[in-house]
Amino acid sequence: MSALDQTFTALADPTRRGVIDLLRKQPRRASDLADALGASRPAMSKHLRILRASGLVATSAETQDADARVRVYSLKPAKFGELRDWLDQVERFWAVQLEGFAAHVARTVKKARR
Amino acid sequence: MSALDQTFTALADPTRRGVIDLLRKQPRRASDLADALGASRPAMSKHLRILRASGLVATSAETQDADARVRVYSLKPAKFGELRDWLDQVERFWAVQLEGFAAHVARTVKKARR
DNA sequence: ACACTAGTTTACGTATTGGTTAACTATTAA
DNA sequence: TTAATAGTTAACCAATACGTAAACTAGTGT
Repeated sequence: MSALDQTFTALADPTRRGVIDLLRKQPRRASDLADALGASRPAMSKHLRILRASGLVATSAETQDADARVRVYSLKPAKFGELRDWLDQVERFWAVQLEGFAAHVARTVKKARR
Repeated sequence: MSALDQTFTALADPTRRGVIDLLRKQPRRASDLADALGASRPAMSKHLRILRASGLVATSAETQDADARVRVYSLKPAKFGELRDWLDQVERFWAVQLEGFAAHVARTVKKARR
Protein backbone atom coordinates (compact mmCIF):
# COMPACT_ATOMS: atom_id res chain seq x y z
CA MET A 1 0.00 0.00 0.00
CA SER A 2 1.51 3.31 -1.11
CA ALA A 3 1.91 6.35 1.12
CA LEU A 4 -0.84 8.22 -0.69
CA ASP A 5 -3.16 5.25 -0.40
CA GLN A 6 -2.66 5.22 3.33
CA THR A 7 -3.20 8.95 3.55
CA PHE A 8 -6.42 8.99 1.56
CA THR A 9 -7.73 5.82 3.20
CA ALA A 10 -7.10 7.33 6.61
CA LEU A 11 -9.01 10.47 5.63
CA ALA A 12 -11.91 8.60 4.04
CA ASP A 13 -13.53 7.93 7.42
CA PRO A 14 -15.58 10.66 9.15
CA THR A 15 -14.47 9.66 12.65
CA ARG A 16 -10.83 9.88 11.60
CA ARG A 17 -11.40 13.27 9.97
CA GLY A 18 -13.10 14.24 13.23
CA VAL A 19 -9.87 13.35 15.01
CA ILE A 20 -7.92 15.55 12.61
CA ASP A 21 -10.34 18.42 13.15
CA LEU A 22 -9.94 18.15 16.91
CA LEU A 23 -6.15 17.84 16.82
CA ARG A 24 -6.00 20.83 14.52
CA LYS A 25 -6.80 22.98 17.54
CA GLN A 26 -4.65 21.19 20.10
CA PRO A 27 -3.15 17.83 21.00
CA ARG A 28 -5.46 15.49 22.91
CA ARG A 29 -5.56 12.24 24.80
CA ALA A 30 -6.96 9.12 23.16
CA SER A 31 -9.91 8.96 25.56
CA ASP A 32 -10.73 12.65 24.95
CA LEU A 33 -10.95 11.92 21.25
CA ALA A 34 -13.18 8.89 21.84
CA ASP A 35 -15.55 10.84 24.08
CA ALA A 36 -15.65 13.91 21.85
CA LEU A 37 -16.55 11.81 18.82
CA GLY A 38 -18.86 9.33 20.51
CA ALA A 39 -16.67 6.34 19.77
CA SER A 40 -15.76 3.44 22.06
CA ARG A 41 -12.16 3.19 23.28
CA PRO A 42 -11.36 0.10 21.20
CA ALA A 43 -12.89 1.67 18.09
CA MET A 44 -10.92 4.87 18.62
CA SER A 45 -7.76 2.89 19.30
CA LYS A 46 -8.12 1.26 15.90
CA HIS A 47 -8.73 4.57 14.19
CA LEU A 48 -5.68 6.02 15.87
CA ARG A 49 -3.58 3.07 14.75
CA ILE A 50 -4.59 3.77 11.15
CA LEU A 51 -3.90 7.48 11.54
CA ARG A 52 -0.51 6.71 13.08
CA ALA A 53 0.35 4.28 10.29
CA SER A 54 -0.56 6.91 7.72
CA GLY A 55 1.81 9.37 9.36
CA LEU A 56 -0.86 12.04 9.76
CA VAL A 57 -0.75 11.78 13.53
CA ALA A 58 1.76 10.96 16.26
CA THR A 59 1.68 10.17 19.95
CA SER A 60 3.67 12.97 21.49
CA ALA A 61 6.82 12.17 23.43
CA GLU A 62 5.59 12.69 26.94
CA THR A 63 7.25 14.94 29.46
CA GLN A 64 9.27 12.78 31.83
CA ASP A 65 6.96 13.18 34.83
CA ALA A 66 3.66 12.73 33.01
CA ASP A 67 1.23 9.89 33.64
CA ALA A 68 2.69 7.25 31.37
CA ARG A 69 -0.69 5.60 30.81
CA VAL A 70 -1.94 8.61 28.92
CA ARG A 71 -1.13 8.98 25.23
CA VAL A 72 -1.43 12.41 23.75
CA TYR A 73 -1.97 12.58 20.02
CA SER A 74 -1.06 15.45 17.74
CA LEU A 75 -0.90 16.25 14.04
CA LYS A 76 2.16 15.67 11.89
CA PRO A 77 2.17 18.60 9.45
CA ALA A 78 4.62 16.96 7.05
CA LYS A 79 2.09 14.39 5.84
CA PHE A 80 -0.43 17.08 5.04
CA GLY A 81 2.31 18.70 3.01
CA GLU A 82 2.55 15.58 0.88
CA LEU A 83 -1.18 15.73 0.33
CA ARG A 84 -0.88 19.35 -0.71
CA ASP A 85 1.94 18.47 -3.11
CA TRP A 86 -0.25 15.86 -4.80
CA LEU A 87 -3.11 18.32 -5.07
CA ASP A 88 -0.78 20.98 -6.50
CA GLN A 89 0.44 18.53 -9.09
CA VAL A 90 -3.11 17.73 -10.18
CA GLU A 91 -4.13 21.37 -10.36
CA ARG A 92 -1.00 22.52 -12.16
CA PHE A 93 -2.21 21.21 -15.52
CA TRP A 94 -5.70 22.54 -15.76
CA ALA A 95 -4.77 25.63 -17.69
CA VAL A 96 -3.07 23.46 -20.28
CA GLN A 97 -6.01 21.11 -20.33
CA LEU A 98 -8.49 23.89 -20.97
CA GLU A 99 -6.34 25.37 -23.73
CA GLY A 100 -5.97 22.09 -25.51
CA PHE A 101 -9.51 20.93 -24.97
CA ALA A 102 -11.17 21.92 -28.24
CA ALA A 103 -8.35 20.38 -30.28
CA HIS A 104 -8.54 17.19 -28.27
CA VAL A 105 -12.27 16.80 -28.70
CA ALA A 106 -11.79 17.04 -32.46
CA ARG A 107 -9.14 14.32 -32.28
CA THR A 108 -11.28 12.09 -30.08
CA VAL A 109 -14.25 12.44 -32.37
CA LYS A 110 -12.16 11.37 -35.36
CA LYS A 111 -10.76 8.40 -33.46
CA ALA A 112 -14.24 7.33 -32.41
CA ARG A 113 -15.42 7.46 -36.02
CA ARG A 114 -12.86 4.88 -37.17
CA MET B 1 -22.08 9.62 3.11
CA SER B 2 -20.74 13.16 3.14
CA ALA B 3 -19.19 14.92 0.16
CA LEU B 4 -15.72 14.74 1.71
CA ASP B 5 -16.16 11.06 2.44
CA GLN B 6 -16.94 10.43 -1.19
CA THR B 7 -14.00 12.52 -2.30
CA PHE B 8 -11.46 10.82 -0.05
CA THR B 9 -12.89 7.36 -0.67
CA ALA B 10 -12.67 7.93 -4.41
CA LEU B 11 -9.04 8.98 -4.07
CA ALA B 12 -8.08 6.12 -1.76
CA ASP B 13 -7.72 3.69 -4.66
CA PRO B 14 -4.57 3.66 -6.81
CA THR B 15 -6.41 2.87 -10.03
CA ARG B 16 -8.75 5.79 -9.47
CA ARG B 17 -5.84 8.10 -8.70
CA GLY B 18 -4.30 6.76 -11.89
CA VAL B 19 -7.39 7.95 -13.73
CA ILE B 20 -7.02 11.39 -12.17
CA ASP B 21 -3.35 11.51 -13.18
CA LEU B 22 -4.23 10.64 -16.77
CA LEU B 23 -7.13 13.09 -16.99
CA ARG B 24 -4.91 15.79 -15.55
CA LYS B 25 -3.18 15.93 -18.92
CA GLN B 26 -6.21 15.55 -21.15
CA PRO B 27 -9.71 14.09 -21.34
CA ARG B 28 -9.87 10.44 -22.34
CA ARG B 29 -12.26 7.70 -23.33
CA ALA B 30 -13.25 5.02 -20.82
CA SER B 31 -11.49 2.28 -22.79
CA ASP B 32 -8.31 4.38 -23.02
CA LEU B 33 -8.26 4.66 -19.26
CA ALA B 34 -8.82 0.92 -18.83
CA ASP B 35 -5.99 0.04 -21.24
CA ALA B 36 -3.58 2.63 -19.85
CA LEU B 37 -4.07 1.34 -16.32
CA GLY B 38 -4.28 -2.35 -17.09
CA ALA B 39 -7.84 -2.71 -15.86
CA SER B 40 -10.74 -4.60 -17.44
CA ARG B 41 -13.62 -2.59 -18.92
CA PRO B 42 -16.12 -3.61 -16.22
CA ALA B 43 -13.63 -2.84 -13.45
CA MET B 44 -12.88 0.56 -14.96
CA SER B 45 -16.57 1.22 -15.43
CA LYS B 46 -17.10 0.74 -11.71
CA HIS B 47 -14.19 2.99 -10.83
CA LEU B 48 -15.55 5.66 -13.14
CA ARG B 49 -18.98 5.39 -11.52
CA ILE B 50 -17.39 6.08 -8.15
CA LEU B 51 -15.36 8.97 -9.53
CA ARG B 52 -18.48 10.40 -11.18
CA ALA B 53 -20.48 10.08 -7.96
CA SER B 54 -17.73 11.86 -6.07
CA GLY B 55 -17.90 14.77 -8.51
CA LEU B 56 -14.18 14.61 -9.29
CA VAL B 57 -14.84 13.56 -12.86
CA ALA B 58 -17.49 14.03 -15.54
CA THR B 59 -18.36 12.52 -18.88
CA SER B 60 -17.97 15.38 -21.29
CA ALA B 61 -20.95 16.56 -23.30
CA GLU B 62 -20.09 15.15 -26.68
CA THR B 63 -19.98 17.18 -29.83
CA GLN B 64 -23.17 16.57 -31.79
CA ASP B 65 -21.57 14.47 -34.53
CA ALA B 66 -19.33 12.32 -32.34
CA ASP B 67 -19.65 8.56 -31.95
CA ALA B 68 -22.32 8.35 -29.25
CA ARG B 69 -20.98 5.04 -27.97
CA VAL B 70 -17.80 6.72 -26.76
CA ARG B 71 -17.72 8.43 -23.38
CA VAL B 72 -14.98 10.93 -22.78
CA TYR B 73 -14.09 11.61 -19.17
CA SER B 74 -12.52 14.76 -17.80
CA LEU B 75 -11.69 16.33 -14.45
CA LYS B 76 -14.06 18.62 -12.57
CA PRO B 77 -11.75 21.21 -10.98
CA ALA B 78 -14.40 22.43 -8.50
CA LYS B 79 -14.22 19.25 -6.42
CA PHE B 80 -10.49 19.54 -6.07
CA GLY B 81 -11.09 23.05 -4.84
CA GLU B 82 -13.21 21.64 -2.00
CA LEU B 83 -10.38 19.31 -1.12
CA ARG B 84 -7.98 22.23 -1.08
CA ASP B 85 -10.35 24.19 1.15
CA TRP B 86 -10.41 21.35 3.66
CA LEU B 87 -6.64 21.12 3.61
CA ASP B 88 -6.31 24.88 4.05
CA GLN B 89 -8.60 24.73 7.04
CA VAL B 90 -6.51 22.02 8.67
CA GLU B 91 -3.25 23.80 8.01
CA ARG B 92 -4.48 27.20 9.16
CA PHE B 93 -4.16 26.32 12.83
CA TRP B 94 -0.71 24.90 13.08
CA ALA B 95 0.99 28.13 14.07
CA VAL B 96 -1.46 28.48 16.94
CA GLN B 97 -0.98 24.86 17.88
CA LEU B 98 2.78 25.18 18.01
CA GLU B 99 2.61 28.38 20.06
CA GLY B 100 0.28 26.87 22.59
CA PHE B 101 1.92 23.50 22.71
CA ALA B 102 4.15 23.83 25.77
CA ALA B 103 1.31 25.28 27.82
CA HIS B 104 -0.97 22.50 26.71
CA VAL B 105 1.46 19.76 27.62
CA ALA B 106 1.67 21.21 31.11
CA ARG B 107 -2.13 21.17 31.34
CA THR B 108 -2.35 17.62 30.05
CA VAL B 109 0.23 16.40 32.49
CA LYS B 110 -1.69 17.93 35.39
CA LYS B 111 -4.94 16.42 34.15
CA ALA B 112 -3.33 13.02 33.79
CA ARG B 113 -2.08 13.21 37.38
CA ARG B 114 -5.56 13.58 38.86
C1' DA C 1 -0.74 -6.83 47.55
C1' DC C 2 -4.91 -5.04 45.54
C1' DA C 3 -7.96 -2.44 42.83
C1' DC C 4 -8.32 1.03 39.33
C1' DT C 5 -7.33 3.49 35.10
C1' DA C 6 -5.68 4.33 30.10
C1' DG C 7 -5.13 2.25 26.22
C1' DT C 8 -4.41 -1.55 23.04
C1' DT C 9 -5.22 -6.15 21.15
C1' DT C 10 -7.88 -10.38 20.01
C1' DA C 11 -11.67 -12.85 18.32
C1' DC C 12 -15.35 -12.45 16.44
C1' DG C 13 -19.83 -10.86 13.11
C1' DT C 14 -21.51 -8.11 9.42
C1' DA C 15 -21.13 -4.88 5.60
C1' DT C 16 -18.63 -3.04 2.00
C1' DT C 17 -14.97 -3.15 -1.60
C1' DG C 18 -12.97 -4.52 -5.86
C1' DG C 19 -12.56 -8.03 -9.11
C1' DT C 20 -14.46 -11.58 -12.54
C1' DT C 21 -17.65 -13.54 -16.16
C1' DA C 22 -21.79 -13.12 -18.55
C1' DA C 23 -25.59 -10.55 -20.02
C1' DC C 24 -27.50 -6.31 -21.64
C1' DT C 25 -28.22 -1.46 -24.02
C1' DA C 26 -27.20 1.54 -27.45
C1' DT C 27 -24.84 2.90 -31.45
C1' DT C 28 -22.37 2.17 -35.77
C1' DA C 29 -21.07 -0.50 -39.94
C1' DA C 30 -21.62 -4.15 -43.59
C1' DT D 1 -31.05 -7.15 -40.82
C1' DT D 2 -27.01 -8.78 -38.99
C1' DA D 3 -22.62 -8.28 -36.87
C1' DA D 4 -19.41 -5.61 -34.34
C1' DT D 5 -18.13 -2.02 -30.91
C1' DA D 6 -18.28 0.96 -26.46
C1' DG D 7 -19.72 0.92 -22.30
C1' DT D 8 -22.51 -0.34 -18.31
C1' DT D 9 -24.93 -3.52 -15.26
C1' DA D 10 -25.90 -8.03 -12.76
C1' DA D 11 -24.59 -11.97 -10.16
C1' DC D 12 -21.27 -13.73 -7.75
C1' DC D 13 -16.79 -14.35 -4.84
C1' DA D 14 -12.68 -13.35 -1.92
C1' DA D 15 -10.64 -9.90 0.81
C1' DT D 16 -10.95 -6.04 3.64
C1' DA D 17 -13.16 -2.51 6.85
C1' DC D 18 -15.36 -1.30 11.03
C1' DG D 19 -17.70 -2.27 15.12
C1' DT D 20 -18.41 -4.98 19.57
C1' DA D 21 -17.27 -7.63 23.87
C1' DA D 22 -13.69 -9.59 26.37
C1' DA D 23 -8.95 -10.17 27.53
C1' DC D 24 -4.61 -8.17 28.20
C1' DT D 25 -0.56 -4.72 29.32
C1' DA D 26 1.22 -1.32 31.88
C1' DG D 27 1.18 2.32 35.08
C1' DT D 28 -0.96 4.52 39.35
C1' DG D 29 -2.96 4.83 43.98
C1' DT D 30 -4.35 2.87 48.60
